[in-house]
Formats: sequence, C-alpha cells, structure tokens
Amino acid sequence: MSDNLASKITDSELEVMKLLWHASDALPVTDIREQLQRSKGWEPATIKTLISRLVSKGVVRQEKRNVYYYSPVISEKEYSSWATKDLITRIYNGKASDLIASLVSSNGLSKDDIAELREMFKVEE
Amino acid sequence: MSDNLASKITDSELEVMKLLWHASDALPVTDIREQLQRSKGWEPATIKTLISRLVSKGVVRQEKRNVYYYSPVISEKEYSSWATKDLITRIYNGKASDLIASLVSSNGLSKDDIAELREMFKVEE
DNA sequence: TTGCTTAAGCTACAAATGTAAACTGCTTTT
DNA sequence: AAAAGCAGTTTACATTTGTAGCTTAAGCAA
Repeated sequence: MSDNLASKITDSELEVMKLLWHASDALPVTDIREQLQRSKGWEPATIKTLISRLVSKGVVRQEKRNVYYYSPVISEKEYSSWATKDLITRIYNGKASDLIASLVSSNGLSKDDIAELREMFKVEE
Repeated sequence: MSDNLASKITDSELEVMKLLWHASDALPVTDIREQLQRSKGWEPATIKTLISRLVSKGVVRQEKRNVYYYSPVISEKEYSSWATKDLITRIYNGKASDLIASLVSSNGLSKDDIAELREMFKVEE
C-alpha cells in the first residue's frame, strides 16, 4: 500500500472503510447508506460523496452489477499497520519501542494488555 | 490535555512543536524561523502563520520580552501519548494490545525494538 | 404505464490546512 | 536622522475535508 493511498483516507471516509472491511462481500450503496445513516446520521448524499472519493483515491473498488457494488482494495490490517508505522515515523522518530514505552508510561496499557505483552515478548528457551 | 487541543495540531504545525519541544527554553521567532527555513524550506511568513495558529489553539504560549518568546504549553510526551491513544481508539477499537500485535505481525519491530521490549516486559522475580 | 424511489454523477459551500504576501511599527545599522 | 530589516498582524488563495443538494436516468411499485 503506497503512502499516497492510505494517507489520504480521512476520518469520515474511514467510517465507510470500516463498514466495507467488516462486510463479508461487496456492498451496494443501499446497504452502506442504511448503516451509516443510522450510526452516523449522515445524509445519503454525504455517503455517496465519501464513497466516490474513496473510489477516486483507489482504496475502494466498484463492480458493476445491476447497480455498483463496492469493496475495499486495501485490507483493514494493511491500513492499520500503515497508520501505525506512520505514527511512529511522525512522532516517535521511527522507533517503535518508543511508542510502546510511551504507552507504558502513560498508563495506556491495561493489566490484560501487559499480560499479553509479557507473553508475547517472553524469551523462549 | 483535552481532545480539542491536541487533535488540532496539524502536520505542519507539528514541525514547529517539535522544534519548541527540543529547545531547552522559550524561543524568539528568529530562532524558529532560522531552523525551519533550513530544514523545511518554508518562507518566514509561513512560519509566522503556523506559530500564530498554535498560539490561537492554546498549545503554544508567548511571553513578551523585547520580542515574543514562544514555548510549548503541552509537552511532547503528553502529545505523543495522546496521539497514540487516539490511534488506538480510532483504528484498534480501543485495544492497545491490538496495536502491538499489529506491529509484530507486520514486521514493524526491529531486532533492537524487540530486544528492548523483552527487557521492558521481562517478568521480574 | 405512470409515478416514486433512489443510484450515479455533478455542483456547492464553509471550515481547516498549507503556504505565503502586504502592511505597520520597532530596532538596529550606517 | 534616514534607511534597512524584521516581528507582529492582517489578508490571501488554493486544496482538502465535512457535509449536502440538484439532476438525470433507471428500476420497482401501484
């Protein structure tokens, strides 16, 4: 996923992406509209604009059937790991461990998180 | 640090913040200008605009001496931990360990990072 | 078949952002 | 003192983002 694709997903657009990511298959506008209208209170026109922009940006693909069906071009995992690396580059001078240190020192980790991490980084012998 | 302060620091503004964070004391525009002109190639006017916006946003304070001296109101640590939590909220459904798992599975961690993390999460006995 | 609904595409419009010039009044230099 | 330089302030202007309306054409309901 190149920088100039993912970096351009805005907050509102991300809501659409989340919907598409969680769908098991491509969705027609109707379905997208229905859900976002409920969860976000957006007008149909707004939702259509967001979808169009995502298509222009190349992160959503449309297939013509009776009506267009939309599906994500990049996966949620790709996007989130990109966003994480981007954060690390921008504010942790590229050091992932600094991010984690920050989480630790700002109490950003729950007891469960810490337990998981101990497990994750346990030295195997 | 309330959401509506930090969330409003834009990319360009962040460059100014970094400079202020790394300075040991408040800086006059001259110093800020000098460094950002070199490192970013920005015109003096641009730099002045960014500083003003940061002051309006309440994240930079100005003290009147001969000339104004500028210093950060929020610390780099506060900002970065806020930004990290924000990322976790927005794309990891609030689960910090998911972020770290994503880093692990996308090879976002260097050997050094991993070594540090092992140390960090070592079970003390 | 005649509307009603609504997808698609185009247009709109304010706020935020990136980038910078113009003006105004000190301060410093010649 | 006159000129030069620059801080501080105001204004500018294009692009991006959030949010949404209008128009046209097609599918579906009555």
